[in-house]
Amino acid sequence: MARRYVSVKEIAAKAGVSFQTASKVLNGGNVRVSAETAARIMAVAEKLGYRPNTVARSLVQQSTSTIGLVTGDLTDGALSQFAVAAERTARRHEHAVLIGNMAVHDEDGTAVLQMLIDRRVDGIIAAAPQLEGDTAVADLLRRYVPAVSLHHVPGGGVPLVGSNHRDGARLATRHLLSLGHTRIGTVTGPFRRHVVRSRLHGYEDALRQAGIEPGEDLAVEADWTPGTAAAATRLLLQRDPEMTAIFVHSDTMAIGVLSALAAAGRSVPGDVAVVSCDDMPFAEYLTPSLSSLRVPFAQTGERAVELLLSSIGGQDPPAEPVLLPVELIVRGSCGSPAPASAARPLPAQTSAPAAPRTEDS
Amino acid sequence: MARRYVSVKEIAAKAGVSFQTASKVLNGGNVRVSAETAARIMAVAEKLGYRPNTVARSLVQQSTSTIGLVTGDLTDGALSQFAVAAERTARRHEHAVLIGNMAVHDEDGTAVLQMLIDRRVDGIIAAAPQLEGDTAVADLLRRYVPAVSLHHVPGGGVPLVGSNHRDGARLATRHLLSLGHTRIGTVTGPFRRHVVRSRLHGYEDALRQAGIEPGEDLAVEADWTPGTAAAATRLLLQRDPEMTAIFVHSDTMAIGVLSALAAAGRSVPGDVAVVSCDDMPFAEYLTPSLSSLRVPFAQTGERAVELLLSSIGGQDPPAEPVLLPVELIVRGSCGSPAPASAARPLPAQTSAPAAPRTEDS
DNA sequence: ACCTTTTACGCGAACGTTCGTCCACCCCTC
DNA sequence: GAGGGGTGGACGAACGTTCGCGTAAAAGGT
Repeated sequence: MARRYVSVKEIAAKAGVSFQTASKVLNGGNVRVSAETAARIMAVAEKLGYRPNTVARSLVQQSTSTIGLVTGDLTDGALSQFAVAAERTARRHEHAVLIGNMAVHDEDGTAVLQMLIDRRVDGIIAAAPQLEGDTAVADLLRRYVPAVSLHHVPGGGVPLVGSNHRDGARLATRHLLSLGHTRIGTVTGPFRRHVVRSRLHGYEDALRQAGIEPGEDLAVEADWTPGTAAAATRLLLQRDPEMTAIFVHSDTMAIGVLSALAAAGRSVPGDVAVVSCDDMPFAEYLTPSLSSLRVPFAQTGERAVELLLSSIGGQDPPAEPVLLPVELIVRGSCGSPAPASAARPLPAQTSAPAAPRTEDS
Repeated sequence: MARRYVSVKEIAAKAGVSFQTASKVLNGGNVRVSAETAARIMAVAEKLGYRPNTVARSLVQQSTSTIGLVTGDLTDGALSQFAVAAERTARRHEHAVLIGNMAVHDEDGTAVLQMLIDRRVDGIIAAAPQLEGDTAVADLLRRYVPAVSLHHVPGGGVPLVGSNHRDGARLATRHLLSLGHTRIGTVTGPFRRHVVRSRLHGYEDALRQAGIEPGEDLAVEADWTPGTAAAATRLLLQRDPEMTAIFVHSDTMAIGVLSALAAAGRSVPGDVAVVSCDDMPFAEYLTPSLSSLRVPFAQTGERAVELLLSSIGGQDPPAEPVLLPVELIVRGSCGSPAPASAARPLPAQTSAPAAPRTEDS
């Protein structure tokens, strides 16, 4: 191992030309060289296994062909789907991805971001919801290179990509209402998150449209883990023993919800119907199979990278957030009369007006 | 945005010194400068927000302080735990992580690896089990920079870090045997994977030690997804309706196993006991809560990076694979008489001799 | 007052590229 | 046989650093 890298100078020497000429031949630009010299250079390069040094290239071209990806906990299925798609898309466009993961909550967002900037990434994708309130991070995001964010950035100025969570929640809640439920609880993520508030609004929208005033005690906060979701469920059952449906904000939490319901002796969907969010791959195989809002994480990753790259290329990013539609996947857990895997796309024209931007992403 | 980066030359000019002097002051090396000039330079740098250009630095120092991480599908909870810990550890040691994810199976491993090498990473961590048979990848892994692998590398020469899966499987199977089960099926990952074969060997070890000849038809292959695991479970039930226990190779697959058992009207653990592998965070919250072998993914990531960094630093990597111990977490799904969360560490002295290296990792 | 040592910097070179300009030919052409 | 227009390739410069050595001026010694 540790064999020395071969530089263009070496191959130039062996081919008997100046290194600049070799460089021109090798990067395939418009060269003014005879076919034979070119062939000779190529042959030597081939034989020696020449690979251009991208760091030198980056230095002169003032571009690293690398994007930085700062994420929240990648252990989360949703974020990892996003990251995988983003990396894939970047690579398809000849860009590498430098990753900055913020696993723990007390980690310093600016430090992670600064590390990426110090490495002169061409652009940054922010996918760390925990940073959505951080103004120092927001400043960095605006200051150096083009950026795209998945979450709200205080002060704006950074293009957003996300899903229409308000519409999604409205859709899910409306589905439960259409099944005859009127006492619908919800187990949510942390209230301080935009996505959670968007979903709460959608949930309330649907209830009000059905003439039901949403009770504040029927929305209980959890922290995305099954454990807290189970606790939240117990609290809901205690507050309203007549509750017959739960809208939960993630499939992982739904595992906790199902577990708590089972422990309380409530059958699903017989006693309590459950609809969740995310539609992780395992949702279909839970017992009972879980109805869930499919959030297009992979598409979001793809779009985010494409947006970023075009922004790096000098194009103006969209001023409005790009919101991808979510889709309700109906399965066993909500006890729908149509228990088939009927996917119902969101109707384009919703009666409620489009929600303001800060509420949706 | 897109504010120009400030270089050391600019700050030198403003401070009235040569840029080399400024450089010496700023990188804190042993400088021979007066305290006042140093202070002046620092002040200017501070004011202008100077950040050294790491790509230029990399060029002269022949080191990027970056490691490459090539992974299999990061969407998998196990791999993402590993990756998160690896990135964290790398960052703690002032190294960035360039990621190459191989989401889809037909992706070209050498291309991903070559991309990292072209970017002159200082070392590479391979965590893509799907590449374990790829000799071209193995050659790349050996050739340029230090590497550490999670999976077996054909031809050797790359230090390995992993878990003792054979011991783990033996432990799990033995636990089921101790509960009185004699007809124990297993739902495995793809047979071609080393980890799967190691676990099969451990499973067979335990059965033979108990005087039971493992029946070939009681080991059914799946592909890590709940769907195929459910199918495998149905096949097991059909082959041996008297089967009373299942050892399944991942928690995600266990979801499918539980689902298939429920659909077949078998209660868990009443009719069929289930022990799984991985101990993902959700395992505890499945219904029933899942007994599982805890695999130390995070520790593995940490160790892998530490090993790689010391290897980059010039130290000889260990010739023998580093195998971390697994631990059986007993919960409800195996119907253990001690349903408490009693964790039983693997006894140090196993009657069977240490398994050969290629079987364990 | 001269030589030596120290202090405080400057300076050239190198890392491996890309890019634009410059120049030495060779082949025509009138 | 001098001017003209390609061809084919050399060459200098730049990107932003780090590193080692060179060297003025100031300080110290006899």
